[in-house]
Amino acid sequence: MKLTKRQIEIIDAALELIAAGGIQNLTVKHLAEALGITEPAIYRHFKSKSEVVKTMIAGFDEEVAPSEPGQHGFEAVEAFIRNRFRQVAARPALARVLFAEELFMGEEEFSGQMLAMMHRHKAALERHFQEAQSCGEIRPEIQSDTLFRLVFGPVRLLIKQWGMSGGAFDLATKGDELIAALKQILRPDPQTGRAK
Amino acid sequence: MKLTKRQIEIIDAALELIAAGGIQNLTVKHLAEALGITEPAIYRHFKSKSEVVKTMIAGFDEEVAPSEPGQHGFEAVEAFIRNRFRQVAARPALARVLFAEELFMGEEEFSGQMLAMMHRHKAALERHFQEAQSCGEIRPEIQSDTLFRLVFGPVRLLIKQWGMSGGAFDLATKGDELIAALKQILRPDPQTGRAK
Amino acid sequence: MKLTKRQIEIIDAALELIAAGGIQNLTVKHLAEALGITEPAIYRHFKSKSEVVKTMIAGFDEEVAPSEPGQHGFEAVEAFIRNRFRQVAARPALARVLFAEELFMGEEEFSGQMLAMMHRHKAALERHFQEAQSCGEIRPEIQSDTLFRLVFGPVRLLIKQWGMSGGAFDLATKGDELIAALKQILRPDPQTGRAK
Amino acid sequence: MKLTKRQIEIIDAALELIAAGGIQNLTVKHLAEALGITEPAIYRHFKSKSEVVKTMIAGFDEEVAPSEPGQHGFEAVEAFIRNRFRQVAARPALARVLFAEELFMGEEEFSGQMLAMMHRHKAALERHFQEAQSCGEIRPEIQSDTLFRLVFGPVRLLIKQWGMSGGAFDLATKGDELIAALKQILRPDPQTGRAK
DNA sequence: TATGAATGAGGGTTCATTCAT
DNA sequence: CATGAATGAACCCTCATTCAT
Repeated sequence: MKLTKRQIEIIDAALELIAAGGIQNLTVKHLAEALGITEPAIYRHFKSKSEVVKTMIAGFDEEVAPSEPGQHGFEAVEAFIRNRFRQVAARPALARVLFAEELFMGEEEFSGQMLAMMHRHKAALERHFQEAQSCGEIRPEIQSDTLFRLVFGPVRLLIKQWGMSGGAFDLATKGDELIAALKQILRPDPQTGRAK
Repeated sequence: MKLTKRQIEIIDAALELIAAGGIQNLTVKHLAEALGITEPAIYRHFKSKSEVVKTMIAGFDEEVAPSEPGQHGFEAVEAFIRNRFRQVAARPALARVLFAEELFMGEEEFSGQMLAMMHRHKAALERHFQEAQSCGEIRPEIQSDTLFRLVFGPVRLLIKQWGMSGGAFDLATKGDELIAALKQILRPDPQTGRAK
Repeated sequence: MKLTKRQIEIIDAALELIAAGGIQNLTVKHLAEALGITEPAIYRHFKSKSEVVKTMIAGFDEEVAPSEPGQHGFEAVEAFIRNRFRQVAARPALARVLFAEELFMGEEEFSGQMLAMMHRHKAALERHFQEAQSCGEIRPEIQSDTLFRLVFGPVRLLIKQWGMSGGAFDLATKGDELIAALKQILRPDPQTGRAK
Repeated sequence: MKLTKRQIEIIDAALELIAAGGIQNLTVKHLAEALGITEPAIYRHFKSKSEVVKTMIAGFDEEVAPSEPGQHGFEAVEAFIRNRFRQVAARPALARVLFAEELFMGEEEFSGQMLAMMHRHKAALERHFQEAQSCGEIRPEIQSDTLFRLVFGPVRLLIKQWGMSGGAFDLATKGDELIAALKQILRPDPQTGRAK
């Protein structure tokens, strides 16, 4: 989906508006004001406000390939997580929207899109979790879905906290800390992993 | 804060409406329709729509004492988590609202209330985490805030998934599973692990 | 028209409310609040809000006999004016309502009542003006209606200014001053009055 | 303050509505109906209903320069008064609103604006009164504020009566009569009057 | 004599969207 | 590609009033 310059400006402004005041704050009027144009002008670039939101949500994915070729196991998971950190660090407003599925509960279409995104990532990553469990990087006794929650629950929460605090702490540092902790606690117990 | 029967009915309906369609869906009209009364009637019971939301948010706390007396360490944390599971299981709509701070971003007052709640719990629980670390229940090398994320990130995500899936799986089962996993992975490495 | 104690309280409160914020401010709710009772309670004492206003307007007259027996000419006019000064000084809120026919423009009934009051006074007083002109107290060449305006225009304006200023000056003093000035300027010119 | 054609239409309609039924009658709905458009359309031209009223009040001043250059003493006062007569004769609705400060008592902002207007005129005119007193046109013994009331009390009352009567008499004629009477009664007593 | 709960009508205002220019 | 003017629907809220208690 190729977007015009103006379209990109619009969805950028839309993200910023939502980040600042929730979807309630995303109105065509605010959008137009943010861009310094009039409201009808928006409709030159998007058929409707819904289209703006849908395009915006679709863009959330674009920069994070859920699995880059050549990476496997926890390394691939870690790459994905770091990608997310980089993505939101580069665009702080994202931190307040990216994992806020609730924001889009109003319209079936949006929430479906968000859910689909989450499921897609989950599926892609669970493959890597299995690899990691097979090759002894991660404790094998943890169930797939629980494992996903154990890893991405904290990642989501960290990003959310960073967003809500207005970037009050250094995301990279705390992100490294989190990844290190995850790596450590998920590693199989030494003796049980071998002696057994 | 003592609430009348009608007031309780109203905030119950409000929660249900938000759970069903986001705050966009919480309108005085819908509220009135849900109760089978007219819009102005709402104002006999709450000064404004804002007051309804604020009262509702305040109620999120009421049923979960963040630290029951006599409990310490991980036991206390576990109790709190199980309380949350019970709370949302008893009122599924809560699962879609309880951790959705973004829903209330629109109004400073609400988001402040939500944030304050989160901070209050965090503070109360970090004490128990420290106890747990001191007495060898939890690996001592993990930093306080990271530890909080490692535990409550997954809890939040589980509840959110349960809510968004419309209760498609058994929360109690998956909750037990999660708590067991947490307990295990956070436990310090046995001595032999260190001796290598 | 005999009024109960409660009824008097109500029309007193009504006057005060109008004086404070115009008729827009006279609502059944405010009325009830001012009296420390609930809204429906008002309806025990008056059939409707209109009835309250009508009764209030009717009361404007009560204390000022437009012509006391035994008084004639300018003396009678002066007595009437002084009565008005006394009346509003005793009840400052009156000053902001008494001559504000416009306040009641909304309902034919009210404005009619106000107009009737004004006409009644005008008729009664014009008799005294004629007496005063006949007996040489007032220049005879001024037309009846103009004379009325020359005298009561300033009186109204003084009372209005006093009311709007929140009683910032002494009404009695300025009232005396005005009456003295009126008496003087309306007196026939000495030489023309005699020499001719 | 430059107004668009539509804005002028709106404040014209607003004046007419108030004149017909008090501020109670000035609703956005009535305004829209008067212009044959829908309510939201009003908001393209004024930010709020308040803005309409404020603009309208501001316009009361525009056509009456409280002191035209080159005029002095009573001549200047007379010019101002005749200007007022002309103004309301050209726009009868004005007669019911112009001096009805009470109409706007509801909102501090409006009543402040009206009061400021009155004070401005008063200040400008008192200078001319002093000139008139200095050069022997007006009795010098009358105090400044009383003099203002003696002149503008009748002027206001005349205009109000004309407005309330629906233009039942000829304002110009009665206005001339009033001005003539004022000129005469305010003229100092001839010398012979003092020699007595 | 008063209240608590409710109502129909209407208040001002904002929404996404359209259309002629 | 953009605007000015407008609209129908919906927003939150207040009004005077009623009625069962």
